[in-house]
Amino acid sequence: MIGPKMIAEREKRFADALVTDGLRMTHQRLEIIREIAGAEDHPDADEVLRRVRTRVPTLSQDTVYRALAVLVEHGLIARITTPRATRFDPDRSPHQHFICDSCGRLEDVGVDMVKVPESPWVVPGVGEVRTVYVQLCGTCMGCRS
Amino acid sequence: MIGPKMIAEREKRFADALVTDGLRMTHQRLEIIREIAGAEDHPDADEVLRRVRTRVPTLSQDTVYRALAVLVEHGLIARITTPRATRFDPDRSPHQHFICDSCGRLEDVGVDMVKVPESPWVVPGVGEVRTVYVQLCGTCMGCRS
DNA sequence: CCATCAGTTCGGTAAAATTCCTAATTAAGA
DNA sequence: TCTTAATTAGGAATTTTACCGAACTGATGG
Repeated sequence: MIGPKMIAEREKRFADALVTDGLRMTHQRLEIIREIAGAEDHPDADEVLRRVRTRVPTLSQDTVYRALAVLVEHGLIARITTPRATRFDPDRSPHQHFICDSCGRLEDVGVDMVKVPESPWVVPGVGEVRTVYVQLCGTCMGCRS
Repeated sequence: MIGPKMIAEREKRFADALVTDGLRMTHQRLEIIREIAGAEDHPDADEVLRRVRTRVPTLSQDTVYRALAVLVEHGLIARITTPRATRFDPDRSPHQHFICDSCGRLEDVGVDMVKVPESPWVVPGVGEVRTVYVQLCGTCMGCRS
């Protein structure tokens, strides 16, 4: 759960970061930012499109895909690639995801389960790790019964 | 690095598991199993198709997709969903993946980096975790220079 | 060893997800 | 306000993955 104050702060932070990097803040981008910044359910691109279209009916698919890609490239949101869909997460604080193999349900879990070292660090001979994505896969409560 | 003896053991184990579950061991499936069991580079479905077609020229896309799905469903290989592609890993022993954000390169790393508890375990109110996928994302040595 | 038949394959088609293209529009700086 | 480069809409193309019907085949029982 995240408060409206935090969401507003996020929106501003996302928009500021893009403008600082010389990108234009269009009406469409701002609305997409507002949608993804406040989303608690890790929507996919199509879901973002559907939601923002209620406010911006002419919004095109491509604009949503590009806006989300820009946000990901600037490290403002995370792209979560699951076997079912590619979803987006506005929360970049340390947490992990539980994914149900049978229904695709995705839920946040705390960092208590899997211990991840502080980023960034270097794996000798491989590269520099900036972000660690942990997916806990199994069966959710609903599908168990 | 994995020896030819281990690979042969894997092929047999994969084939036996499917036959035990009542599936038929066709020529096509066996060749796909042989290909993925010995793959050290986490190929995607299309790559598996291309490789097996050198031996089985009439092999269809669909057959490869179905065979890989069957192997995943039986827990014999892992489906790795990355931002660039869906890849497959015949190694189900505890290890993790480094993925380069800039070139897509995927490499195995040991379990030293991120500590994962023994599966399965239950996350209260969420579900039962069977498998943990850890992706270490950053920049590989090649892209750093 | 043969007949049977459910499971499997092929080839084509379809669906879904993502990207590309071009003309028209618009945000931002001068 | 004017200028211009970035951005958008809409359609079309591409890519990945799944579906379908007809033909085929591995395994089982006789």
